[in-house]
Parts: sequence; C-alpha cells; structure tokens
Amino acid sequence: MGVKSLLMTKRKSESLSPEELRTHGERLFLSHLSVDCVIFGFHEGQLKVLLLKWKDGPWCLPGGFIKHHESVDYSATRILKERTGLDEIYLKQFHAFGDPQRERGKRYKQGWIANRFVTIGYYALVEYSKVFPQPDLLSSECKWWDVAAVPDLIYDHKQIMTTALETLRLSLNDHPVGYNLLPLKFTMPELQRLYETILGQTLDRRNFQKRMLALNILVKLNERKTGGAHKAPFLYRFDKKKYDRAMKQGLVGGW
Amino acid sequence: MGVKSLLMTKRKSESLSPEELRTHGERLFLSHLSVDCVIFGFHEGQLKVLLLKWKDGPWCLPGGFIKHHESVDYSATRILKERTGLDEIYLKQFHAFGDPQRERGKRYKQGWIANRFVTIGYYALVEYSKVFPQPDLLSSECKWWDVAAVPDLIYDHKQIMTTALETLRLSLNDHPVGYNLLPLKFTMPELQRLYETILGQTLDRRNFQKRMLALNILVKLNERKTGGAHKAPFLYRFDKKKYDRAMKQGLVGGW
DNA sequence: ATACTATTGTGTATCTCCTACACAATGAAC
DNA sequence: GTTCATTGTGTAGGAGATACACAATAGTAT
Repeated sequence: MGVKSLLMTKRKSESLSPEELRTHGERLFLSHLSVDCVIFGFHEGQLKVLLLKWKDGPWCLPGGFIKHHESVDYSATRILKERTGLDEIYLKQFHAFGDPQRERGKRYKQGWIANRFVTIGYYALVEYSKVFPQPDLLSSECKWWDVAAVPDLIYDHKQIMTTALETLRLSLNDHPVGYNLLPLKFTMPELQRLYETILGQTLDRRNFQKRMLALNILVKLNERKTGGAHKAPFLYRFDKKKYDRAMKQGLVGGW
Repeated sequence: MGVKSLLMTKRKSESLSPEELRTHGERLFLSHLSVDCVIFGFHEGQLKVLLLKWKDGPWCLPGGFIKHHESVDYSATRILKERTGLDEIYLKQFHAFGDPQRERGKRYKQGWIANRFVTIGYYALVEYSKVFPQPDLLSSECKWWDVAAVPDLIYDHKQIMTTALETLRLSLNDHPVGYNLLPLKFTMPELQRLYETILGQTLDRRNFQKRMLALNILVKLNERKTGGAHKAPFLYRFDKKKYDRAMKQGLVGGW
C-alpha cells in the first residue's frame, strides 16, 4: 500500500487530509492492515495489470486501508471501484503478506503510516475496455502494464503480483476466467490467447476448442468477427445460466 | 482468537500479564490482527481437530497475536508450537477473515482486546500420536475433536474450520497429506480412510491403491500390521526423497 | 482344532479424456 | 486474381480413470 490510497480516500465523505492520514490514519482506519489489489485485464492478446505511480516515485499496486466498520472484502471492493470505476467485478482474496521486512525502504519514518503493515492481497478480473484508470489528485499515473513487462515495484509488490498470477493460473481449472476478462462477445482465438498468456505456454488450437466447448457454458453465435486480416472467426459468448450452474458445482473435480 | 493466547504468551520471555494484555496488548502485539490455527490430526479412522475451551466458556480454535517484529507465518508457527509442542509441522495460510461482525458476542467491552480483529487462518497437519495437547494456566481444556462432531465454537470459528477443511480437500490433488498426518509406517487401508474422511466419501479400494502407488512416492515394506482382527495388511512408508522431488514439481497439473 | 467372518491382496476389460496431427476454406492485402 | 496468414474441422492412438470378483488370511467364536 502506498501514499496513493490516502488521496483516494480523501474523496470519500469521511475524510482525512493526506497529512492527517500520514500521521493519524488510525482515526479512520485499522492500524497495521492494508489491502492491495492486483487488477488483471486483457487487451490485444496481452495480459495486463493496472499499476499506479507515485509522483516522482516508484510504481505500485493500487491499495488502501480498511475502515473501522468495514469488512476487508468491502475495502477491496471500494478500492477497486475508486481505481477502475467498476462495480460487481470478480474479486478474490488470495494471500496475506506478513513479513516484517516487506516494506523495506519505506520513506515515512514517523507517524501512523510509518507503522508496520500486513497487507491482504486480492486479485480482480476486469474487462479491459470498461475500465477508465483514474490517476489521483497528485497527478501520479495509473495505467495498464503488460504482465510480462512490469517495471520495478515498491516493497514486495512484485512478489504479491507474482503470487496473484500463480493463484490465477491454478484457478484456471475451476474458474473460466474468460467470463470476467473478455467482452461479451469474443472469438475462440481470443479466448485461447487469454489462456496462453496466463499459462505462459502455447496450446493446441483444436484441443483447446474441444475442451472449452466441452465445459458446456459457451454459445456459438451466428456472427463472425470481421476487420482483422484473414478468415473471420466466429463469435462466442458465455451462457450465463449454464455458467452460474457450473460455478456452483465446481467445473471439474480431481476426486 | 481468544483469551487463551494471552496466557500462553505470558510464558515467553517478553511477557504481559493477562490483565495487561487485555488492556494494553499493543505493547507487544500488532493491533487488530490475530492468527487462528486449525490443527488437523488423524486417529482411529477419524479426522480430528484440536480445540481449546475457555474456563466456563465456549470452545475455540487455538490462536494468538502477532508480535511487533515477528512475521505472521512465524506467529502461526509459534502458536502451534505452544499448543502441540511440535516444530517443523506442515502449516499453511489459507484465508483472512475480516468481517467486522465476526466476533459478535465478544465479552470484552473495553481495553485492547475489545478492539476489532481481523484474523489470519492457518491450518496445520500433524501426526496425532506426537501431539501432547497443552491446556493452559487457566486450566481450560485442550483436546482433539472429531471433525464431524465439533461443538459450537466461539465467533466465526466454525466458519474458519469449515473453510480450512474445504481448502484441505482441494489440496488433496497436489499435496499427499498422508505424509504429514500419518505415522511413519501405515497401511493402505489407513491411508484410504484418511482420504475418505477428508473427502467425506468412500473410494474404491483397488483404484485408490493404484492411484497412490502411481504417485511413486510410497515404499511397500516387508512387514504387515498385526493385531487387528482379519488379514494383516502390509505397511508402507513415504520415500522422503521422491516425496520432496514430487512436491517441488507439483503432483499432477491440470494444464 | 475348526469353522466363521470381516478384511486384505490383486488384474482386467471398458470407458473417458487427452494428445497429436493436416488440409480445405476464407478474408484482407497487394 | 494471387498470395498469405489464419480459421474450421475430425480421427486415431494412448494414458488414465472406473467398474468389478475371488482367493487368502488373522483373529474370534465355538
């Protein structure tokens, strides 16, 4: 978690000035706890992650603090809404990071913000095109980065991102992430590219299609995606009902 | 987390009296954060969980707080050691519980302990016979319960236990839990019973054995377990080298 | 001792799922 | 209209999962 969140929080009705937050964050927030979000998107065949840049400072994950009467899950939802403008996005807690050295190099040497923080990591899957990244009051940047080309991040944020990615990778078996990451209509090659970037490996085209269709949660539309060079691929969409039913029962199941 | 941990902590070199902890826990611990452990064991064909009982109070999970300069993982290890006397046990963080209502019914109305706590859940897999449950100074009990017959627990501890069990269930696919839960030598029926209790379903005997042996981390011994009525089953043990190698690479892998 | 009973040890046929693999059609670019 | 990269599609073989039955045996009851 970085300074960033202070500013975002300032916009809310209950508010502290950045300075107050730095020194007396405990008035509004739980001490020693923060939330960091790894926000994944997918665009032009690349898996993306949304990062913030401090003014004259390093890049970091969007994060924030937990209000006294707010659930941790809700904090994550709120932070996400502040960054992306989106409600109802897929959000999953994946790990708490509690090494006392994790904030090595912290600049603040005194005040509330200088305390040790244990951060709870969430990852979000959002539809790229619906997101309007919101840089905050200090005019720091907020933008998408290719997962494969993320710059140095503050503290242990690279580690947090990596863990999120691993968790996402493992979740592929029981969660059809395309539903959250792709637009309503998409082509099979797009879906495949998504899986390939998450997994970091190429997959066989025919087998992939067979496997996806076998999940029985996709509908093939009578429409093709034109515009790209070459043969126009069919469009698909998720069948919400079947999708929900499948999610309830678990997709596969080793045992 | 309950009063229990206060007492345990008292034994350590840095110490607060129970009363001090109740009112000024922040001298030693991070505020708003606790750790709770779901300690699983296996005995007589039943999956067990280690619970504590407050004096004249409800049952709860063993838990504790995080010292100012201690990692969260280490806190969990320490708490576990205090309860079970064991080092080097398999311990895994599985979820943080952050609902502001989770401690509904809390008795303490003032002092540090009355604050809101977000708890980080860990589950442990221990060898039943090696554990000597340690009830603490207030002579509350500390004992094993059948997972299927756990009594009412304080706060959201039942929920925490259930989530731990679900996580354990899912982990069966990539972690051969028998290594941590069973004694050095064990029979195939014992191993199977372990899987069956965790999964809550029966499994085919021949297929189970085939599958376990196919993992290639078991050694069949030239010994049988006598004493039980009926035909004496062979004993097996884990091959540590092969086990470690398999763990490093991941056992199966959906993709 | 003998019979009894519950439990263990073991293999095969079938099915399902995963994998490997190639050629014709097409839409855009030139 | 030719070219080129990409899409659409099916099958054969292999690996792994599942279903299933009978002989051997260690105690127990008599």
